[in-house]
This record gives sequence, structure tokens and C-alpha cells, in this order.
Amino acid sequence: MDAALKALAEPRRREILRLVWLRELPATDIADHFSEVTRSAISQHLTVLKTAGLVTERREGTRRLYRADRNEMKKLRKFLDEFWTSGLERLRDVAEAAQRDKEKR
Amino acid sequence: MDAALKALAEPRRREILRLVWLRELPATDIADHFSEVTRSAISQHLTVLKTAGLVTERREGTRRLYRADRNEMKKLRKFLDEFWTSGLERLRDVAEAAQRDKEKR
DNA sequence: GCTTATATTTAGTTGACACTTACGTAAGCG
DNA sequence: CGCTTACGTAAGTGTCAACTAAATATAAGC
Repeated sequence: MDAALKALAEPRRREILRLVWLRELPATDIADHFSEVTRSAISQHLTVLKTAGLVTERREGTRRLYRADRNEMKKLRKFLDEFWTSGLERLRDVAEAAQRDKEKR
Repeated sequence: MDAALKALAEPRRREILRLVWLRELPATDIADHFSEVTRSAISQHLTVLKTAGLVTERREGTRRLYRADRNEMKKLRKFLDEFWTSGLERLRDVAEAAQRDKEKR
């Protein structure tokens, strides 16, 4: 999840993820979408996205087809949700932490 | 929104955000929570969070009280949601982009 | 086997960023 | 007023991430 958040912090990678969100796409087609950077750069971004679990790779002959893995994105949403929903537990944690801090002084 | 995502990519800043999620806290108390880094580092993180709109600052005498601004977080959730919900519009955009790409070749 | 198409990998550069140390400033306090 | 408390800002450092160019891998077609 940490890796996914970091991966999404880069605009170019969000753009890539959008491209492969609804259908799988070969690396070339993805790279062609970006005129500002080289194919190599895109390939490296794809590796980051893959490592973060945000896309999956499937090989077909010499080509590699990428597609979004929505599962990881779901986890991210859940993580954000828990900033709200787990308020009670965190209130307890925070109180304990404050206590520890106080004792330290 | 871009700034918020980038701000949250850093674990320490997420931790800070959690601390001020339920109640406001002076900078010192926040810094005291982190024994591994200096107060200066925390101060800089707070600036990043403030710039990203994730926390608000309120001055009271010499102290500065920070509190999470949940609004920005809400926007982030909405952004993630739209990776799903706006599938149709994006399908159209993507088709147009593919068309442009094809013409370029 | 050689070539072409598709794509990654490696090496090297540059800029961003998290950090520390040092200093500045503003508010309260004796 | 001098001192302390509470905080930010400036300058400098090490590390990491994004990028390019060149080298490399792998499958297909002839």
C-alpha cells in the first residue's frame, strides 16, 4: 500500500494507469501516448506500477500487455477510509502515545 | 490534489496527519512524538502538509496549533473513486486518444 | 542464422527531497 | 529589559528518483 501511494504520487504514472484501466494495452501503445518522454522512461514507470501491484503484465510473443489491477486501488481507498472510520481506536492510541510522551519528559 | 497525494506518499507525514486528525495539537507536541528526527524536520513536514491543504494552522500566542483539514482528504477519496465511476467518459477519451495516436504514425 | 520488432536493462546525469545544524523572530515572564 | 519558550527559515549534505542514451534480450519472419 505504501508503494502504491508512492507510485500514484507521480502524474505520469496516474496517466498510465488511466490508459490501462479499462483494457489491456501493449507497452508501445502506452509509450506512444507520451511524446515528451522516451519509451525507456515509460518502461521504467511500468515496472514501478507493477511492483506496487497496480498493474499486471501478460506476455504475448514479443509484446507485453499491461492492465490495471484494481485490487490494489481498492486497498488504497480502504486506507483513506480508515482515516475516518477507525477514529475510536486511534483516539485510544493517541491517548496512549500522549501518555508515553508525557512520561518521557 | 496533486500536492496532497505527494504529501501522503511520505510515511512520516501520514503519521503527523493521524496525530492531528481528531484534535488540534501544537507543533512541539507533534515533534515530541518523533524521537528519530529533529523538530526542524517536523516543522518542514507541517509546511508541506499545510501547503497541500491537508492541515490548517492557528496561532495562539507563540504557539501554532495544527489540525487536519478533512476536506482535502475527501477530495482525494473522490479522485480515487473516479477511477471507477467515470469509466464511460474515460472510455470515450481513451478512444479519441487512440485515434490521435494512430493518425500521428 | 540473420534481421526486424518489441521491450527491458544498465550507466550516468540531474533535480528533488528529507534531513541536520545554525540562526532568526515573536510572545510571554521575571 | 534580558531571558526563555515556541516556533520557523536558511544553508548545506546525502540519498533517491526520473530521465536519456546505449546496450541488451527475446520472439517472429524470412
